[in-house]
Amino acid sequence: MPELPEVENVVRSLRRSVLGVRIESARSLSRLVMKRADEKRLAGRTIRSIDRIGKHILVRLDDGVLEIHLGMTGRLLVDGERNAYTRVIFALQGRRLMYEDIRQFGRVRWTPDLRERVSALGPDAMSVSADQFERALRGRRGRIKPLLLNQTFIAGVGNIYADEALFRARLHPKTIAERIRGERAARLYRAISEVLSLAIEQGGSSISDYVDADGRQGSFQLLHQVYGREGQPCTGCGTAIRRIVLGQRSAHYCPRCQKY
DNA sequence: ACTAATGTTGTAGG
DNA sequence: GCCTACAACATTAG
Repeated sequence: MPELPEVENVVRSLRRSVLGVRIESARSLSRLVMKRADEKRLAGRTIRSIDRIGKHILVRLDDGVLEIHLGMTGRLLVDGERNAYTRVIFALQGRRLMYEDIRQFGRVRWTPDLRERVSALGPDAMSVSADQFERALRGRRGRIKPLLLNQTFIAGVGNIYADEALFRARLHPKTIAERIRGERAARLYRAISEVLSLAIEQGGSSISDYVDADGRQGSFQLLHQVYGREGQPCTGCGTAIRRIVLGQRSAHYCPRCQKY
């Protein structure tokens, strides 16, 4: 569920209610999701700020950082109810924060600082400059779609927004990355920025699991032009949207508007 | 029974 | 180093 726009909405909704609040205790119900040893590191810490890099949520504490990645089905819920999928429970002053995750691909951990895996990420997709983006495409001989999913290339774009951005830029997902230069690169850059901004404004895409920390769904799924629309008419030309597999992920595109 | 799902990582081979 | 394919992680839904 969680790509950059969804994670951004979780961060914004979290900020409204837990900034400056102390974590009285943290309890892991799944050692897959959070090591039991981190319970002790988190207890008694105060939440100083909440940020996002790519799809990672960074909760800065008075000692260290609480890093959360939602994986495929992770949710952070302020005052949520405990259920079969609750994996971590944070007792806060006067409220609680629940991390739930059906598939348990998400991770919750304490780190002493922001290095580690966050430093291995490429520039955040909402902060990268047009120049930086164009330069990053140079020398990349692979196809653009899998490259957009590579978090060391740019951080935050996932399967939905990669497909939606390529449609807006009128680029076929198999286009060789280094051949995207000049006007086409500028178009792709703008398409990524615009689709992410719009999706953030719409509260993200709620397809099966996603809700923000207040339990609210997004509405950007109603504006998807290709993702999940195989066989349905292209909003631009009416041609049936096609779905292919690229880099072991599905890719949706309009065969008429996005020429190879 | 089989397949696909908003993600990431490790391994192997070219 | 870059690129691709495949498997794995765990669970649900169609």
